[in-house]
Amino acid sequence: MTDPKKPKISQRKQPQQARSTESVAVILEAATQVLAKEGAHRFTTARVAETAGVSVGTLYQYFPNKAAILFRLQSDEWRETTDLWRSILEDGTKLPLDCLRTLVDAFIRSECAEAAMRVALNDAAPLYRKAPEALQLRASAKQTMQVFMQKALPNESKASREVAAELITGTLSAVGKRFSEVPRTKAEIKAYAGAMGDMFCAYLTSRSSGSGSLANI
Amino acid sequence: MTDPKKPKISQRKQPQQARSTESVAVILEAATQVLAKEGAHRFTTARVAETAGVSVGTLYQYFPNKAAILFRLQSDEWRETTDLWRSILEDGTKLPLDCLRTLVDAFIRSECAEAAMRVALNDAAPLYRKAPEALQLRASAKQTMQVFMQKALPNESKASREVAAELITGTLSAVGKRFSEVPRTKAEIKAYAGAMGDMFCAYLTSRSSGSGSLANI
DNA sequence: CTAAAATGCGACGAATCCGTCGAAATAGAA
DNA sequence: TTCTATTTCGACGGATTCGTCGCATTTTAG
Repeated sequence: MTDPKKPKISQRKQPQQARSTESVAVILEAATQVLAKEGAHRFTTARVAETAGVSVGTLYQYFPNKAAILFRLQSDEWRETTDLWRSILEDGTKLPLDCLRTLVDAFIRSECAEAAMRVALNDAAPLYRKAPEALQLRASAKQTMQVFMQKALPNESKASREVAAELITGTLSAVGKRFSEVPRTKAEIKAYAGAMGDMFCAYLTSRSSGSGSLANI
Repeated sequence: MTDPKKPKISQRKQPQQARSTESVAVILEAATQVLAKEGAHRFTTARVAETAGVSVGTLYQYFPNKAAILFRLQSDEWRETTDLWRSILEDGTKLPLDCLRTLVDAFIRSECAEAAMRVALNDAAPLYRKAPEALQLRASAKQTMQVFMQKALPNESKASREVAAELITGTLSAVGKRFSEVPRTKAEIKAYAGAMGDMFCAYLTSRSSGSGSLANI
């Protein structure tokens, strides 16, 4: 699970012809399927190759090791998520706090969709957690949240905004994962996302009105 | 990682004599060490037995499989955590929200202590996640939080309190794990815990004053 | 002291899994 | 067509891990 060896995460060879490009696509598609249906525990290069209708050798032509495939999946996922966040938070027609509520709802919902795959991907996280490329992606999401904070908390110091951004970013993704670990009904999702939105809004509101952070009750 | 087989989590045999009791203790102690120093990835029955100064056979005398050891560790951990929560939240000398702040701080702090072991334990979660005994323990923590909610949100309906309890419980543990994944300084811990306390308090305050949950801004 | 019960031991079978390598097959260029 | 670069193939070596089983050793009971 935790992999102390050199994480060669980058791709090994760039496809040149059409068929090899196709192979990579097929492999990635198969990878998500295996991950969703078999779980991280049974995620095997052999199994991926097999369900992709490709030999192991071919697979290793384009990915240096198992972790690289998983990281690629996670990477794509993160990119999607970041785009989602950005598109919602940069909507100028809504009030900032409404943006945030929308974001929470959309995010929780998307985490629950494909829950199996995401949970498995998360279970496999130890395999690529220490890869330097991983940190960069996280930073991107936090960055998006920080520019949003300039709208939501215009009166606060930059440092203060950073804490708030990290708190919300971290809460969102951590809780999203945990929440989706268990099958949820539509109603549960709505209730939970609503409550979380309330919590974030209450927090930001309290900060922008009451100046100090030590106001009890 | 995800283990689809029968999870025999219960203990195999009860120690009868003193030396076997000692063996179990030694094994568990070794288990935490291996987990902390080697990570979930290298957590092996053989390694545990070796660092415990005991043979594999002896180990399997008292634990049906690897997952059982891990679950035992997690179980002990959860029990401790639940006790901590209860002791803090049931303190009648403080205002409810102060209790909550204290709890957040103490919890985050304790998650960061022994971070290596806890992160590894979490990485190994897929091995025992589906065990029925696991759910029961989570329920206990939520239960504690619910009785607290009766003090903090006396005017709300029971269902509404449940959502709040789940939100805070879930946020606390999920974020705690994520936060401790990376080494943190004392200052960072304090800032983060403080912000989280603020967030919870703002949320509960907004609920107990503004009645509806749909109040924007 | 002796027999039965409890405990400890560690080599071993069985099962996976990762990633490589040399050779075969295919596509493109000349 | 023929030659070369690209792609595919899949058996195999090397390594690791889990958990068992028969037997040795220690403790307790009578």
